[in-house]
Amino acid sequence: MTDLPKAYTPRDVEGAIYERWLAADVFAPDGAGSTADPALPPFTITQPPPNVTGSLHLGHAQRTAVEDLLVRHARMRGHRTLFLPGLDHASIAAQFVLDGILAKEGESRQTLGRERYLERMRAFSDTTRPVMLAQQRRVGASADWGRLRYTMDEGSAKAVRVAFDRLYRDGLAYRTEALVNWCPGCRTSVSDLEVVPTPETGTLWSVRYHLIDPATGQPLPDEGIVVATTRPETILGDVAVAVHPDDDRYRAMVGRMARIPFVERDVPVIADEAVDRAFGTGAVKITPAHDQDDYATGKRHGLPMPTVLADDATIADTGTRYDGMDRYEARELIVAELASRGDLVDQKPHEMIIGRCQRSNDVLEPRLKTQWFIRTGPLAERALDATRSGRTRILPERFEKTWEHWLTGIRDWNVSRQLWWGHRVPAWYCPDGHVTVSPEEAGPAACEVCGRPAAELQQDPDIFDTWFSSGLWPFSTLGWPDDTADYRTYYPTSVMETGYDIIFFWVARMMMLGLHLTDREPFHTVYLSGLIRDPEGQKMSKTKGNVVDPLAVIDETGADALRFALIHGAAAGQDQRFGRTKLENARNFANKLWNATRFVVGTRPPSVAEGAERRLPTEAHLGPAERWILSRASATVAAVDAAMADFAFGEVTRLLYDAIWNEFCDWGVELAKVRLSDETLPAETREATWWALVEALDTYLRLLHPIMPFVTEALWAAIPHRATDPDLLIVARWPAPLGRDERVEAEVDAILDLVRGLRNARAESRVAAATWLPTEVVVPVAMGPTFEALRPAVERLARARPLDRRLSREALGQGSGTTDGALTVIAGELEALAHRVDEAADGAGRGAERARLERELADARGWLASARDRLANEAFMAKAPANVVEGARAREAELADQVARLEDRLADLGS
RNA sequence: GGGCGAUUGGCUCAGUGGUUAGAGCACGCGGUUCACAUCCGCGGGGUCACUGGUUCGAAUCCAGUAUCGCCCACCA
Repeated sequence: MTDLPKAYTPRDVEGAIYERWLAADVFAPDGAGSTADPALPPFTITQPPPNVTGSLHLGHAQRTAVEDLLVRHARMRGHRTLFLPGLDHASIAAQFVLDGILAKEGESRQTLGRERYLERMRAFSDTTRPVMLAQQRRVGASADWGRLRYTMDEGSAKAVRVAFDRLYRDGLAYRTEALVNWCPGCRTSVSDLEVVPTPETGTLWSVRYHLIDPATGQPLPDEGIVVATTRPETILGDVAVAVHPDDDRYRAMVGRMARIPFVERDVPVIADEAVDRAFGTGAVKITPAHDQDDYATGKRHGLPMPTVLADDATIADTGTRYDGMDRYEARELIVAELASRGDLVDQKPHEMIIGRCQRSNDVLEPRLKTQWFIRTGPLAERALDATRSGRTRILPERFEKTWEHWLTGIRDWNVSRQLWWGHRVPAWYCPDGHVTVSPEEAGPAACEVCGRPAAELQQDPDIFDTWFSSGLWPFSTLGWPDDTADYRTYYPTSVMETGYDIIFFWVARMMMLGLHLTDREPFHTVYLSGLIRDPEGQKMSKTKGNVVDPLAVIDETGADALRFALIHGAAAGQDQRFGRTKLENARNFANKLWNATRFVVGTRPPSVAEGAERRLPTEAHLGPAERWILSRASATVAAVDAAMADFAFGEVTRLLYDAIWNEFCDWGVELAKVRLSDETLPAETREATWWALVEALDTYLRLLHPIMPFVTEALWAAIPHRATDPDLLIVARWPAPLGRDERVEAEVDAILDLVRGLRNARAESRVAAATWLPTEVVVPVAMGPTFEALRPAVERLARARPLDRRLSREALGQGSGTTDGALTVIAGELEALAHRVDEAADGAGRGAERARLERELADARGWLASARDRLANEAFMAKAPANVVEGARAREAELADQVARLEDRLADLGS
């Protein structure tokens, strides 16, 4: 036992506790301080490694809080638990951040060059890494820091090479020229998931292409075909005009040639079913290298595919004066030129969806590029099978629909990026264009097609999409591809926790890659958290300026309060608004727990030695209050277990908040005070009361530990332990229910209801808080012993003294000679009469009491009427289950009794 | 265009068929009782978005409507 300071100051508590955990080596599943039962299966969590470059925000804190909650819960249940911490190199996101920093220095990727740029990146991430890890520690992550991994470390690098090699050998990775999403700002291709469809108002221009006179080969001034386009600059890449084969307007033109302006190219008018006759003019210009639909059309018709945009989205290789111009500048000039030629037939505003880059917000251009792709079809099949068969379950379940839909319609994954920060694609090309993929760090010894030596081979300059290495995370971090002890023990992982916003980016990729490469589902349960929003419901973002720094919150209210507040509002897949009132509520709760523990520690009976071993109170010395406290703690254990099994973490916090504050503190401690301070009681009795408090408190601290680890650890150190307990709560055992005592719960609850009723009557009648009212109470014989045991508590809690017990209602009022102005309280089977002594029991007091009782009577009559209606309903009596009918009957009887008693009392009061 | 979610007291949210729908915050009244004013006691406040249906019984199940939000989607 240690002393507790009077005031709860999270800062002092938390730092010291984390150091103790580290020193005791309890985080690692195989650490010296572990108390795990090796016979139980291990528990492994898969957590999303945060991006190295960012600082942590509340979303990360939420991730960590939920993961750590799961881990601590499993650890206390005796499982070896692995919470493997990590960081992600975040390729494109990191480059975006670094480019911003470089720009301020007047530098850029281009001015530095690849090597120096990467050096800068490493130096930069070296500064952010320790900051981010420290942030996770402040939140309280009980992660195994000795197993810290990074997606750019050698283990990850090897996993990436081997994984890609395997996919290539298995025909699931291929290199081809295809239309990709090109970001001119980032100068790289991005995957379909990184395209943000953005509604915008553009312009739909209608442009006339002149048809060619077959006789002369020259364009006809008066004969043309009008096409509609939103991107006139792509005219320079047009290779055909398409119309619907059944479109009578154009039937005659199919097969003729049209002249593309500026490039002065003659292209065919072709017929294709894909054309929508109703849109625009019904004639479509075909630019296969810069449009998805046109690319498909071009393929079908075997058309050439000239590219007209450079990497920076300037016009290139068209042989026109527009070469070198920015795409939008060229657009403007082209429109103007068409207008001056008289070939701009129409222009009107047009609502459309434009693809922008998730990272830089640039308008993306479809471009024909040679890229590496992952063939996702077969991988997706297995991922779908995993969830359909139930081998992996997704929580909340509704996300399985989303999962199904995305994986069913999935397109191949463009995994190569024209960036520098990341894992280099392990493919080498020989001068003849042969491809050799190798899992070896040094690359292949020779071209596997023609045998040219390594010296003549060139490695692909591209790197992988950052999600390719993240997709290997659950197993690459455990040693895969090597058959390590960790991999054998902790893979597949138990629970994968992340925000639902990266279900496709990350979860689906881990599942697809994991199944193919390890032949196992990488996790049994996918728990998708909701997102944290600001108090107005807005998504938190740096540009909106509403980002909350978790460290600032922790400094102010403590990590425990932050964790409790975040978990309090947590339901799978449900976003939550987060603001200071939730934090304050959580901080107050921690403070309440602190003070309740201080009370318990401070009221140790003198007959109990300091440092005595914790023991259950002797049965014979337990009063109803003590039995009630222990029974309620037991009920809470069962309820928390049920909620944990459902992953209903918000429910767990609510259960514990209610149990600790509204039951244990408000009633348990208050009832105990009476016995603890009663010098007339035997020492054994007072000890029993104290031990009951200690036992319940011990249970609550254990139950709350996964949510508020610091304060519970600190408080637990101050209460007595059993000899079998470890030194630290973090490795102590999760509580088992002690057993309920339903009868005691019911009887004590009834007496507490009476206390509430007396308080209520006093408050409504404006009895001064300090006033003691002589009170008579009628208690059924069966409850006699319980009442007698609690009599001193009722006196004190209801300020009812002297408190005289009567055997029947008829006997009420005999002691005082008058019942005028007395307060009547009917609480279930109990009834009390509290005599006003603070004021003259005159007509005014009587009138007020009469009005109060009439209100109660009116309410009771209303409820009685509805209860009787139900019982009079034949259909209800015939069809409702017996227990429900029984309950309704009991209810009716109770209400009828209550009404009768109120009527009697009102009659007594006279008019 | 498809799919999903939300809609419960002033605010933020629990509550998925069974008595009289709960909590925190806010609000009102009263409190220097020796754990806690980051507190204690008491109270006011909701036709559970709307319409219809199923049922003995609906905040809860079904259908539709409305509003807000999210995801997916290659129409120039």
